[in-house]
Amino acid sequence: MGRTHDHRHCIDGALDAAERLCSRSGARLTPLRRRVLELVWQSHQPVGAYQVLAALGQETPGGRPRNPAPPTVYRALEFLLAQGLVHRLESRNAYIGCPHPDLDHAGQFLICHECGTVTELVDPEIGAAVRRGAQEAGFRPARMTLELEGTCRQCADGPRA
Amino acid sequence: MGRTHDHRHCIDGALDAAERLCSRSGARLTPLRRRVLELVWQSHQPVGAYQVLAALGQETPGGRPRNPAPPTVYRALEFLLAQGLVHRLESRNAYIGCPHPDLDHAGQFLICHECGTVTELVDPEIGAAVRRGAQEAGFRPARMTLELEGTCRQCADGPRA
DNA sequence: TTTGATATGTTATAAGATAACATTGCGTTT
DNA sequence: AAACGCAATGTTATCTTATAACATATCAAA
Repeated sequence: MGRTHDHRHCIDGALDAAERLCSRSGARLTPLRRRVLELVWQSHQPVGAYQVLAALGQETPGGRPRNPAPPTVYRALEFLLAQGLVHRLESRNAYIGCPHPDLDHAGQFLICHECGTVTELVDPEIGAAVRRGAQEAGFRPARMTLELEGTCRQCADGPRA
Repeated sequence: MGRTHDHRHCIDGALDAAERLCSRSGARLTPLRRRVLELVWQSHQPVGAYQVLAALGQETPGGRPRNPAPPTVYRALEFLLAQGLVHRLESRNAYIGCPHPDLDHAGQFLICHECGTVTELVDPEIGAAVRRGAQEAGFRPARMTLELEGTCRQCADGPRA
C-alpha cells in the first residue's frame, strides 16, 4: 500500500476489531486463531494456508515447539472466515484479512499483478448492479465472488519504486 | 436447464462454433482437444479436470486404449481456455463450456447450489459498474472473476421436480 | 469433579496442478 | 527419400491445496 504506512497499525487494528467482534458474539478467539489472524495480516498480499502453516512451524509458544499439521491451519482459517475476519481469494487459493469485519460482507477484491497487493472494495453500486443482473436471470444470489486482477494505482503511478 | 432441452444441440453447437473459430484463427482443434471440449459440454454443470481425465481413460479411440495422465487434460483445457471455448470457475476448480465463444469474454457466472447448473451472464451494466468502481480506486482491471452462488429460477420455481 | 462440548493434535490420504523430459506425427527443406 | 524442425502428446515424478477420521486436551457449566 502507500509507501509510508505503518503496517503494525493495520495488524493491531485488525486484532482489536477481532477481539471486540468475538467477545460480542461469543465466538472464541483462541490464541491459535488469533495468531493465525495475525499471520494472515502480515501483509496486504494474500497468504496461502501452507504459508501460515510454515510460519506457525517456526514458533515455540511457551517454550515448546509447535508442530502443526494442515488441519490445524485450515480449522483456524475456517473459523476466521465464518466470523468474517478473513476472506478467501478463490482465484488464488489464498486468504486475506478483512479490513472491516463489522460491515456486511460481499467481497470485492482488486488484486494487483505487479505488486500482489489486494485491496478490498465495498461498492454498493457494484453489488446493486450484480443483484439486478442476477434477478433478471431469475437467480437469487446468496454469495458473491468478485475478483479483479489488474494494476493498482501505485504500480500505475510510480513504476516499480 | 429447462426441463425440455435437447442437450445434443448444445454440444453440437459448441463443437461447430469451436471448429469455425479455430479454423478462422488458425488454432489447431485436434481430436483430443475437440474431445475434451465435448466432455466439458456433457452438461451445464462444471466439470473437474480429473473428471475429464477419468472419462478419457474409459475410451479406446481407434482400438487402442487411451491412458492419459493429468498433463494431457490440463494442456487441452489450457488450449480451450486460451481460445475462449471454456471458462474456469475459480470457486469450484472446475471448467464449463462457453456458450458464446465468439463474443468478448468477461465471465459472469450464476452457480445454483441446488442443481449445480451454471449459467453464464453477459451483463454489460455489471461490467460497467465494476469498471467504474475499480477506476474510482485507481485500479486498472485486466481480468474479472464474478461468480454468484445461489438458487436458479428452476430450483426456485419447481422445487426439485 | 464429573460431564459435555469445543478445540487442537495426529495420521493418512484425497484432489488439483505442474515441471521436466521423451516420443510421436507431420509438414518442409534439402 | 532423408533429415530437420516444430507442435502435440505421452510419461514420470512431484508439488500444492485440502479434508477425513480418529485421538487427546481444554474449558466452562452443572
